[in-house]
Amino acid sequence: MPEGTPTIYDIAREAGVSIATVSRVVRGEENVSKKTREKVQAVIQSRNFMPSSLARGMSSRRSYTLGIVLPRLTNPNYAEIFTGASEEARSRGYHISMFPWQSLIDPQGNQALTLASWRLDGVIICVEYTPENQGETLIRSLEALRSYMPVVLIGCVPQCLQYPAITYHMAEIVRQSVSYLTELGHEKIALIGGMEADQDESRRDVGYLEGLADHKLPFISSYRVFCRGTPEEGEKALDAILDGLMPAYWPTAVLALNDLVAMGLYRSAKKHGLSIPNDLSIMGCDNIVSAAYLSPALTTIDMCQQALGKRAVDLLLCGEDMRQRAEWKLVERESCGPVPQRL
Amino acid sequence: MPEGTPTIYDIAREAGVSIATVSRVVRGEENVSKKTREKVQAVIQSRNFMPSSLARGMSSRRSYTLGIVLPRLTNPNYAEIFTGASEEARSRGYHISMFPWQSLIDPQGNQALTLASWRLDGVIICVEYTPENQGETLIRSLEALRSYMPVVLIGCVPQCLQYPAITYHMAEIVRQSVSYLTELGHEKIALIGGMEADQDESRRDVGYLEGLADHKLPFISSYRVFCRGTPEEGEKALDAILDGLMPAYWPTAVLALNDLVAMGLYRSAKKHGLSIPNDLSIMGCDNIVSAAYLSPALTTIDMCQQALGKRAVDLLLCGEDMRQRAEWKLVERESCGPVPQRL
DNA sequence: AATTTTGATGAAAACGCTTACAATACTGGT
DNA sequence: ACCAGTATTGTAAGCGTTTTCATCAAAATT
Repeated sequence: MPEGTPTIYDIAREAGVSIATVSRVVRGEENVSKKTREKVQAVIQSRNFMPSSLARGMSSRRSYTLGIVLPRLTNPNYAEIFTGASEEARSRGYHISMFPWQSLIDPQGNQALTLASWRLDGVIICVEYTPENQGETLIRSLEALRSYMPVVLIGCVPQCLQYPAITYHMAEIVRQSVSYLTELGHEKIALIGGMEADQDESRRDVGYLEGLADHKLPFISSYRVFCRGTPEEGEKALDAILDGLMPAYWPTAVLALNDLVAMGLYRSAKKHGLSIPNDLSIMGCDNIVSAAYLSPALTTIDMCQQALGKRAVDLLLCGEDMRQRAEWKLVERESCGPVPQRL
Repeated sequence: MPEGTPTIYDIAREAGVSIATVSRVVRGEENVSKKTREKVQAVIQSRNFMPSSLARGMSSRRSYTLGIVLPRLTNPNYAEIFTGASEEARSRGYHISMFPWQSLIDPQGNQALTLASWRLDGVIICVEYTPENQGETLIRSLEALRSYMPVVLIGCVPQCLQYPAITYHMAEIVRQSVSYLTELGHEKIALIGGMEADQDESRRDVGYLEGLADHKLPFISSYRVFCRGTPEEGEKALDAILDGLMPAYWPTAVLALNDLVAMGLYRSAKKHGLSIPNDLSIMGCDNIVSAAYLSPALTTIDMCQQALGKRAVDLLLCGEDMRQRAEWKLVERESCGPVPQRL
């Protein structure tokens, strides 16, 4: 079927001009006479001609296309980043296309630079540390990729890499979250964190410890656990904390890795007969759409993902080698309340 | 920066062979002596050589890349489709990349076939009818696109187009949903539907009417409304129904367009003092991850989106011109219950 | 009217691969 | 040692654009 695709030659012949002229018309160059332009445009319309980006990219070495790679789409908040990036790109005349994580690193842990082969004008990579993709492989892939196109990183940026990036200041976020909870009277605060790179500022556990210290609260190791960012894992994680402790020692507030995990916590809490926020306060992170519709509505950190996507495109296109911080704000809803008065 | 990107010539020179040989090694052809192969591979490794997909695509007219275009990513269920498609593609040696809806139709309603310019090996298009993209423009875009690459449609397929497709049998789904609710004793069932193409089988309202008829229930026009697929719109839609009717005439069950809308219904119900499912039963559609974590957990239709994504790739690659039906199943949770006994 | 300037067009060489097809280097059988 | 047959390698012609440079006609200047 893709046989009849017309080329610039077909158009040129049919319009009785040279291919150079067709090329000029297609790219909207000025120096073509009105008459010729109209003639050519007519033929283009009638043949539904669409110049090949491949050929264009080859000869001009620009594709006006960016790439974005996201770890998983099962977390709706990556979708937000994509949406933001996509809008910004479009408004600047660029096209953006999303590549799965495997185009960077395949499931066997090899670098699989499908991405590099496309010779894009740049790529945004949203890095999430998981046990599988830490360290070596990731770093090698990124370095190799970078020799092919400009790269902007979002999220957790490995210490040793000096890339333009927009980073999450997770330590600070968690620290302030702890503050927020202590103001509500909580002293037994648990943290369900993730794997968070080697960079202090992107580590929740670092901020957690700081937060506790700020308020002279002891660090209780069974209050800090790590898990993956899914509801199931969240549920298990809280189960583990609660089942391992006498009720008297149960935390009164939990900081979750993200909203998905928070949803899992809701279920675990229910199972253990805890009402939110009366017996247990829960705080999420990301502010995904559903967060507002849980009951009780989830108090969480809005990570402004759309804005983040936009800024990433911006950074990529301006070409400066900067590291910026992502914005965020706490959104208070109903899942955090005053510490329960146990009698 | 993207200056130093090595070409096949660089590799050839450095390895002391011809470019044809390098090409053979890169593509893993058999007929290269072991010695040569190793020599070339070493150079490829050391230079981090990644052949240009552009050049490759041009000369071979295959890219081993598929496209997928989804209307919006704000509905997590599209993410599921992508995930499924992505996995299936990979297992068949293809790469898949996602394009935003604007690469098909731009916001001004013009066809913007960025997609066509990439000369992909095929593309999956997930069609959602909205007031903006109905009819003409969409159809013209699809037709034009199809002359460039094979197309498989998912979702609501315009009547007049004979494309290979996997369609939702919405009419049947809604009809059976009505049955399910009548078995619980409901007689006042509302439908919050969407814009659903011109095809009977993809129209919820058609199935709704059939369902009512099956059970000899009257059609009450204020019970049927249309809305867009967001929580906000859902909330408004139910508000409108409830506010427009005396409580005695309020529906006892509502069928929602999708789970996002259902979440909006929860909020509206709460606002009107209705408890779910005691006063009002709610049924969603899609079975997004969050659905299971609402309280009460949402009874919904699992649209098996991952499987759908896989099947779409399958259909695209097998090249047959078939129309299939998407699978689905009702998942019972807590949001639907027996009809309230009003005294 | 002759000359210069300007504007519109065309010819041809890249761009980095694949892929016939041709050429060469081996192999084993005599 | 010779030849056919086979395995390996190289040559060169595309693929569909952009872009530089040259050409040519028309308009502007003298």
